Amino acid sequence: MVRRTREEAEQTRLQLLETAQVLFWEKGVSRTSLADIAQAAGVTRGAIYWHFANKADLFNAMCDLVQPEIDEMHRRLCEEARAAPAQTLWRHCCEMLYAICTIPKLTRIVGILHLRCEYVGEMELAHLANAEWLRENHQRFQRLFEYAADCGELMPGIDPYMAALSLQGQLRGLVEVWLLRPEALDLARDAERLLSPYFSGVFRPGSWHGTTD
Amino acid sequence: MVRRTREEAEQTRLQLLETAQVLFWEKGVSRTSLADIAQAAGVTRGAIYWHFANKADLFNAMCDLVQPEIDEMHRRLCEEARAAPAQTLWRHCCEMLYAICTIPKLTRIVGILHLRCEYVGEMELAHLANAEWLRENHQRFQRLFEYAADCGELMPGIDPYMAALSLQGQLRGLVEVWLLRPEALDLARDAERLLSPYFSGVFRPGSWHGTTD
DNA sequence: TTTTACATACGTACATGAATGTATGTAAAA
DNA sequence: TTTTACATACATTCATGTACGTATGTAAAA
Repeated sequence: MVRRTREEAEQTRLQLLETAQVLFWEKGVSRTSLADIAQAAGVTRGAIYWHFANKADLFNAMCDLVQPEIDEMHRRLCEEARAAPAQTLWRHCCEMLYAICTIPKLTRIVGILHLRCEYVGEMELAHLANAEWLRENHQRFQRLFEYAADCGELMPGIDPYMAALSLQGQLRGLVEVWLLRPEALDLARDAERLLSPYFSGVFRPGSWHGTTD
Repeated sequence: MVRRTREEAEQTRLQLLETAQVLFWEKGVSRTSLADIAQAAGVTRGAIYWHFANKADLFNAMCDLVQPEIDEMHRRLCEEARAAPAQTLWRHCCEMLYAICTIPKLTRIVGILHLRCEYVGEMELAHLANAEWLRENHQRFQRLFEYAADCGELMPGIDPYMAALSLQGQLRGLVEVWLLRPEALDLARDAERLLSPYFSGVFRPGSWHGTTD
């Protein structure tokens, strides 16, 4: 069954990305063949090679699917941080963890990036993109910490550069622990309790948490 | 050149594990063929199939290489924790990060487990082993936190179970950020500064840090 | 002490299958 | 009529597993 119109072709493309996402997560990237994806999507490999140059290209396009959502979250973060940086960052991190474990598309792609692909060879591009994304994210966090320091919300002796790296580590690590042992923690419900040690170590009491303490 | 004696055969086995370690890190697990490993080790695939059942078996044997060192560190941790749990845990975490980024064998294997393998299919066994190791590690951490609470070293409102998960996340995450962006941080030198936010959020001032504050 | 009977520790060769890329065919859309 | 959006078919390249060969070690029998 050949899709004819441009809209139908776009449908096919999205269907391929969707299918690849599921199969990559279930079987791993290198163990999922283009034939697997084509069959599961109800087309042949010809369709894949029409829309994408090769497997790596398909993989990268799949990763780009979540870029808009992530960017939107960061845009909101930077915008709202003016008022109360610590509290905004706190809410942002909680929402981030919540989103990752409740939006299936996000869960799968984050899961693939953490546990289902090897950052090497033809995936080098994805690796560089990931590192670059980490770098930008770190810069945003660092600026937020600097701004929080100006507001007097930061604990004494905290270095914004290092604190931003720690926060990245805390977030990535929690996601990974959850992916490896989902039975051990409910990331959606426990996000606050899992993040609070770090936050109470970095921000002054009362500056980041909603409740009075 | 055929190794004849038992000692020479053991040499071959170790050489294969060593070579696999390097190639898995450089090229990724699934993109490294047994022929690659054999050639780099100066033998043929016949030698590999003599010593190991298949690639997954070789992979697991390679992971087991670092098990003794890790176990020894944990044994020391539990032993020394009697005196001062918070301070012992602090030193242990710092040493852990230091070891991971300074002992090449450890760096490679941890790097492989984080960025160079897909936990799926025939690697399922490695995945389960990893999850099980995480579980045991979490139990040890949790008990340490409970003991610290008895000693009055824990901050009020900290739940040992959740705090142990957070710490696992913090450690794993820092290692991963370092692996992804080694140029951004010197894990060996900055371990203390990267871990201190978490520790000062969990333990009472003065209970974990060597210096008086 | 020599010989015998195996076991070790690989090397070699082949059979098989899986995955990729590409060239070509084709029907409908524009 | 040309281009689009695929399907089909083919060539080729690995990677794996296994069967088999073979030289050496080794322990016991003779």
